[in-house]
Amino acid sequence: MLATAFTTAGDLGNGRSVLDAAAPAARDPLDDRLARAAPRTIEAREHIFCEGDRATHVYRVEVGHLCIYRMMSDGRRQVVDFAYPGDIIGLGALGEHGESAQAMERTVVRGMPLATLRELAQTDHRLGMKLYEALSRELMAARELLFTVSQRTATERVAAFLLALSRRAVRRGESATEIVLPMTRMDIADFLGLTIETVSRTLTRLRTDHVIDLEQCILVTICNPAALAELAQSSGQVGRRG
Amino acid sequence: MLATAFTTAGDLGNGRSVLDAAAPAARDPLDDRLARAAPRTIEAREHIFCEGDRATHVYRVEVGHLCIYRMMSDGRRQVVDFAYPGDIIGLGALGEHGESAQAMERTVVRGMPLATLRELAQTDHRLGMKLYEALSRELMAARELLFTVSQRTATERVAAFLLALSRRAVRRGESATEIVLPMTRMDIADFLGLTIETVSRTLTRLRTDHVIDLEQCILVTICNPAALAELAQSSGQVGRRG
DNA sequence: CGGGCGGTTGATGAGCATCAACACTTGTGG
DNA sequence: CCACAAGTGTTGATGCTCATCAACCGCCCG
Repeated sequence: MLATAFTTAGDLGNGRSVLDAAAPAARDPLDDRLARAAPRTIEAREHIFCEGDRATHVYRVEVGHLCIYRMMSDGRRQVVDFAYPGDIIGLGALGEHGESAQAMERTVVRGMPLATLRELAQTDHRLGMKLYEALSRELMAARELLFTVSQRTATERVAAFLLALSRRAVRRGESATEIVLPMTRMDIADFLGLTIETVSRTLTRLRTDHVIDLEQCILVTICNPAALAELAQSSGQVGRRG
Repeated sequence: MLATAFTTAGDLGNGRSVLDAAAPAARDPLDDRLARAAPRTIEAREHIFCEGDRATHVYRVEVGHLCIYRMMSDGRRQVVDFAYPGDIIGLGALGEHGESAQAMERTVVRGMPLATLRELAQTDHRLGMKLYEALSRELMAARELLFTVSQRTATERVAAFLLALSRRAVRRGESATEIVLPMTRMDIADFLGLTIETVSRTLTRLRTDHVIDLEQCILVTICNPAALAELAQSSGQVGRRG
């Protein structure tokens, strides 16, 4: 098993963070239902649901990007995932949502009531299994992120993040080296457990080292994928734990 | 929703990390089956399963304690959970296990084949739902731990850890203030994303501040629960993020 | 034009990892 | 039964990483 690591970007290593659009095209009752559901548009910075809200629907992202996060009473924030088109969010909520889902830009989703989902799952065992597997993947992704945040240095985290985004882009049929960041530095920082300054500095250093190229703060070009992968793994440090 | 935090010890805040023994006593087909399964004894430091092993069973802990963890190629380790008697481990594995389960002392478990579990889940919808909920709680717990490791200081982490252990003890009908640590400093460190020295020093400071008492490195007495809870929350630091 | 937001860069220092030495416990073999 | 070795925990000295505080730039939008 590879140790790479993120839910958002290719879910670091293995499992996907959420049911992914790139899944096999077998007729899926969930997809069928969602395709018939009315689309709902969310403006930038608006929330689909918030931590503590009663969970009523699951949603599939059609257009745009979402940021899934938790807040602490004193304002500290932990981003747990970024949702891309095709991703399904709101799974795993028991009664109420454990995190908030905010649109990073104008975003379109389709929703399905939980009651309908439960009904479908009871008549179709394969769907029940799919939901279970989706949740398992989210759990794997969460632990992968835990690992990254807990054990890796700032450089390792940022490198792993970019690689994860790259992998995710490939799965979506996009370029592996030209990556558009839909999220702000603040979002990245709160995802990786760093500050915006550290994220910014780390990206700058990667640029001066010719590992990546940066344009308009939003477009990252991976110039040296091998070096980036190397940095993501151990960044040269050894330490007693190695 | 409270922000407290751990899977192991009371799963910081809300969900339990695994199906918990203290669950309502309604006739449970899973419990029934497991009760009839043959017990298996695991010696200290032995593994029930390892990262990458093909997943064949789920297990319920009968006696003893387990440490659930992941390793990185360079030796860095992340403990994701501690399993206590009554806890069920091995859920959520897709094909192969994503983490290793090691006995911290002589431990007894009962296992059930995944095939049997799947069968039961298909005939009994309530069991399928239970498994789904158990996984949801594990996901919540994983994110809670992520939050703790990512955003909190060393003191906050250790304090939250002790509180979680205390909560877990209460659920098990044991003392809330006299806590026996079944794990080593190394396990705690790898759980909280710290070093053993930092864990040791933090515990020592808590003792000199008369928040806890320490005997034989293994028995923690919480002298001042309120102070401990205070420390777990924000430890007085403000910072720009507050 | 001016204010606000997001991003970058610099200076400084705190928190924690690292390295090192020592105390204590446990188990093993003479 | 004791000595010794290995494992676990504690404490101290030092330095690095990254957070913090601060200033500045560019952009968007009213």
